[in-house]
Amino acid sequence: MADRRPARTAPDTRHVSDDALRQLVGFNIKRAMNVIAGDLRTTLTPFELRMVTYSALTLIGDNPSLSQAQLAAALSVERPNLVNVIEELAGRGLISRDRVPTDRRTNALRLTTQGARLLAQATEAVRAHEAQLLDGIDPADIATLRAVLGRIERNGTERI
Amino acid sequence: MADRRPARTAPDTRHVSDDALRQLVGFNIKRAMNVIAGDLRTTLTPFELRMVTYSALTLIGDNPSLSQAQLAAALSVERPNLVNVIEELAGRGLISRDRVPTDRRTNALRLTTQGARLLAQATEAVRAHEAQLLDGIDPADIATLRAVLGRIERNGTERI
DNA sequence: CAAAATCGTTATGATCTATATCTATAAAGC
DNA sequence: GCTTTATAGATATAGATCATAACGATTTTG
Repeated sequence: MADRRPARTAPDTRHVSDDALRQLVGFNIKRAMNVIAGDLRTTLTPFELRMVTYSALTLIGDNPSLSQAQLAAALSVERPNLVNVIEELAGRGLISRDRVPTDRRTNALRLTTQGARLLAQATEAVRAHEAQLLDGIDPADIATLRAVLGRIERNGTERI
Repeated sequence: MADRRPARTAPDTRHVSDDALRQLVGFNIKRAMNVIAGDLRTTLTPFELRMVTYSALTLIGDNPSLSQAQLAAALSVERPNLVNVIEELAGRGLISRDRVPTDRRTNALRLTTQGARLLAQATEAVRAHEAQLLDGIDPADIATLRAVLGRIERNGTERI
């Protein structure tokens, strides 16, 4: 009945319970998000893209000629923080940034041919990695996941 | 058939499609997480707690006498970054931090009476806010959400 | 034409995150 | 035992993220 210590100078491997935190749905979402973000980071590294730059490319591709203000809003990023992102993408020749004649305050963002190609390659890799993360999960459950997440998002944003 | 511009100097309200990003489950999780994190932030503000400090208190309450290294691992935080958190909580008298006689390298973290009381109050508020975010969602779907998130987490961590 | 608002931008600070390194302690290997 | 190796907590530091104020240029409002 002696206390059987782990011995060794090895790391403290005693089990730590996170049951209380796990009761909160938000905590589970955060943990899953950490995993996904980490995986996404490694997936995008070969393309020299980050989550923001990839998301920006995707939104620009889906909404040609949108402005930085629109993109910032869609990305949930403050406009000043988007400037460097745009600068980086434009500097790499992945997007074009043209002053709009009808409103010379705004920039019209568009994918270049090179940007569209890189986006397509990155998207393929991202989808493949996400498929691995979702491996073994019933598609119906994923549909439920989407629905529930959407509802949480609406509950939190509309109710302000 | 004229182009009906928003006119005004008002913000660009043209609809921006994020359909492509929405196809990725990870993007939906991130958006829901943003909402939850924002709500949690306002919920914890009255208690002068952040997500880390709240999580730390919860884990310490659930695992009395755990070490900082254990806590850091459970929180997915680097040990150096936990030091200030512990310092803050100890400075406010919410936790005690005692050198362990059997291993004088490690600290045993425990909630003080005051810390336990604050944690209980904060937890009540957090649960109430989370219930609002989950309002109108079928409990069975929430169970599915938990299961799917857990699977994603395991798929991402075990497969390394 | 004057006033107000928006766009992109710059500057700046606060916060978060990761890494290298130090000490003191403890265990492992010979 | 004594040396080597490893861990715990802490310090310092750099990088990345994120939020806010303010400016010039431009456009719309009144």
